Amino acid sequence: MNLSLTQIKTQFQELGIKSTLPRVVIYQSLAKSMHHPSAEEIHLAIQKKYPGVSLATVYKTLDMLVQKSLASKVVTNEDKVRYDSKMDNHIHLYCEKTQKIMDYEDQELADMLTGYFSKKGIPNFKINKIQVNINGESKTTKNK
Amino acid sequence: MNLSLTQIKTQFQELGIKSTLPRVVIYQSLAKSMHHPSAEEIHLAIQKKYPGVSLATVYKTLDMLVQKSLASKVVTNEDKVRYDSKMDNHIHLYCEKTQKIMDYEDQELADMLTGYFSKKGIPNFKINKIQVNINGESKTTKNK
DNA sequence: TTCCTATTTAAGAATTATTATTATTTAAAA
DNA sequence: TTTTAAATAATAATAATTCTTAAATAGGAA
Repeated sequence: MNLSLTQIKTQFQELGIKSTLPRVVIYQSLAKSMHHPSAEEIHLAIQKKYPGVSLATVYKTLDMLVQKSLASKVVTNEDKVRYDSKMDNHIHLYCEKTQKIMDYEDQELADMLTGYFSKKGIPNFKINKIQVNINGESKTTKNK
Repeated sequence: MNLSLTQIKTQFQELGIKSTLPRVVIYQSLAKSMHHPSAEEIHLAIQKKYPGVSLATVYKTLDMLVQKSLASKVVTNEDKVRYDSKMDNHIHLYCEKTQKIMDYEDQELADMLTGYFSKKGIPNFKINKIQVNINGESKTTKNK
């Protein structure tokens, strides 16, 4: 999603987040990215336009965004953490060949799972979030 | 699952895995553990009875077990990888309070998901494994 | 606007998880 | 047993992330 710096500043103010340039730029970069970037990748991406933003700041800002529910961590088999600014419920498809993570919207599945667990529940467990991850292989001939 | 050293040796032989004491002990420890240990935790657990097994060997052995489909990686929000020797299809419950990971068997759900995707599929994607992770809170009064 | 103060940042050191290197040891086949 | 390829211990190296600290800055108060 493409967000303007002004849009982000407003959003931060509403949530009581102090609005600094590094933060705004980091969030903008994450929101624009479609491929669930790591801290390192975001750091690289913003270098061009905003050099001098340190990697440590990227990490701290991403943590802050997760705290404020503006982003979430995406865990993978790799040894680094990736981030997602899409906060609605969606599936992650992990391509075992390219290591790419794709989002997959499926409202029917989401409803099915919610319905299933609201009816049945899990003994002694309060469900907060159901995350479905599918491992497999992307069959697209062209990898955009 | 409690496995004797002899049982494991036999299992290794059937799979063409060279049977060394470090390997057997590491796999035994993983199989016995109910809480999806990290490499570090396994290393610690076997120290008592088998000191001198190096951490690097634990890592290499766990990798090997994953290759041979005797174990799988469990990814979490933490910054380290954890392992699971339970290879049937099951759900992971992540307790946000205790950080514990619990297994949850639900054949009905597994069948439902398999049925759903075999009927509908995902465009341009070959499904290998469906993993459901549920975040929430364990409500057990006593944490065994 | 200007000043104040708590928060944020940059820089780089430190820590932690994991992998690589290499000399030595060992399982198991001959 | 002897042989040999594979596995191990020890430790150095690397990669991701966090910590430390002094300097910079946002946003409220005057």
